[in-house]
Amino acid sequence: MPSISKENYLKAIFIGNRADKKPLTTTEIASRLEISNAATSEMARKLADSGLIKYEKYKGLRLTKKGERIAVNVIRRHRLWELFLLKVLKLNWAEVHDEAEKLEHISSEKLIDKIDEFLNYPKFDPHGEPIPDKNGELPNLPKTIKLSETEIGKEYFVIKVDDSSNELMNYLTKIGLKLYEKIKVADKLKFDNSVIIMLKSKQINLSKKVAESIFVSESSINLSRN
Amino acid sequence: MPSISKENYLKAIFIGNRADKKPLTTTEIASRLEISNAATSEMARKLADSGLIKYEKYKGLRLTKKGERIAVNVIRRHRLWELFLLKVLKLNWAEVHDEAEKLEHISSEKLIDKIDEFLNYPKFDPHGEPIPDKNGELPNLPKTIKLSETEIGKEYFVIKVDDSSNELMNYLTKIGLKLYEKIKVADKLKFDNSVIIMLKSKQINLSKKVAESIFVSESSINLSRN
DNA sequence: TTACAAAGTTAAGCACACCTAAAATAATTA
DNA sequence: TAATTATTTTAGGTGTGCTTAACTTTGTAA
Ligand SMILES: [Mn+2]
Ligand SMILES: [Mn+2]
Ligand SMILES: [Mn+2]
Ligand SMILES: [Mn+2]
Repeated sequence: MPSISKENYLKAIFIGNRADKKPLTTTEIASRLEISNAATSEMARKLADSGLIKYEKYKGLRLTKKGERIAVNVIRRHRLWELFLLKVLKLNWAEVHDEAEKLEHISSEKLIDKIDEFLNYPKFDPHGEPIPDKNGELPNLPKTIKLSETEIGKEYFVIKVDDSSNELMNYLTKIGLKLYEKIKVADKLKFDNSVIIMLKSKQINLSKKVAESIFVSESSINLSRN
Repeated sequence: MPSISKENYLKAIFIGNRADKKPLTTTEIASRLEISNAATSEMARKLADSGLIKYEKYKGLRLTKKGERIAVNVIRRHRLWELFLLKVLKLNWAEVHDEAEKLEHISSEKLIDKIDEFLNYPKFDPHGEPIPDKNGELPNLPKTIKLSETEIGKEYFVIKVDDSSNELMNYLTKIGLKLYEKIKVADKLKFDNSVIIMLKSKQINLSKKVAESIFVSESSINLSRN
């Protein structure tokens, strides 16, 4: 069992994984974890020694199968906790991430499976991110586009939101925007690239930055595993 | 906020607190936490420096008001988690303690309050130990005696069990003995000091050691706060 | 009351995970 | 290609919490 710190590195590497499949740089990991480059280089060596990543000096790093299994498991624990905290214990949208960030490292497999069962094997976390199942399989991702790239006049379902800012989560909560809600794009302003949506007959103007953090789809999705 | 390690010391000091009110020795703490005497001496100095305990070399230590507040809070978190894991997530009697041992250190006040609310402000944990409320107040303890000290022929309610051994918890689960169950003392053998009880018309022989780990009362108790 | 044993503390050192500053390597620009 | 700049690694160091071994204090028994 890797330490809390090592689990965080593995998770960061998995999530930082790029579309182009190129290895990640130690610098990218360092900035994601908000620690020094030096610490990351050192840890890279250790993780490579224990076979959790492949790492060549100056050439970046990538997860091995073994490292990926652990990373995916940490992510499973994180996302299940997030959903559990929101749905069962009624913490709010902005609070669940930070709490899950700690819980993900200290929950036994058994406890996590119980939570999974309690929630009836959910496919997505409170931000719309996929939850790996017990075998590490991720559900199929719904095809989404950014709210900033939608067409005026059309209706969409909110499928995912960027979870990296508590402030954004609080704002979305305040205006009453939730996952799986239906919205209509009323207008888009060329002036500042903001998007005006209709949410339950309320009209809301969302800035470019906010609109780029909300992912929508024209069709709704199936939430539970078959 | 003290570190996980410091929280464990404070909790151990609180729980180890003796009836005679004499200060605890560093050796007692060390053995309870299964670490060396040396580590405990060193930590005693640090805890004293931050005003969490009073400590005089060679004279033992005791909690200050400030240290006690933290200790009681850790215990609150531990016991609420234990009950939550058992009642809501259906972990079993023998599993909850070890899991709570980790969760107690990383849960926010808010999360713990939500759990407290979810459980409807319970007074006792799954082993019959009192749960401190948000203000650190402990509920009144029911008066109990050891099962080994009961009278033959009388009926009792199981009020508390010693939670220090997973094996014992598993054994009690297997024979179907639960908290708040009514039992009748059928016989006590002088030969080995074992106690024979009737539990739901089943007759069970409990060794001296087991009988000394079970605490009973002649009257049942009120479980929820007022 | 002294000698010895037991209990408790200090000393020295280790693993972990981080830091800053210096050095090495790679990438870019002239 | 050489010089310059940017990226990445190594060197040296820190704080926490632990260890074993040596030493000090306290309690007990001769
Ligand atoms: Mn999250
Ligand atoms: Mn999430
Ligand atoms: Mn316990
Ligand atoms: Mn308990």
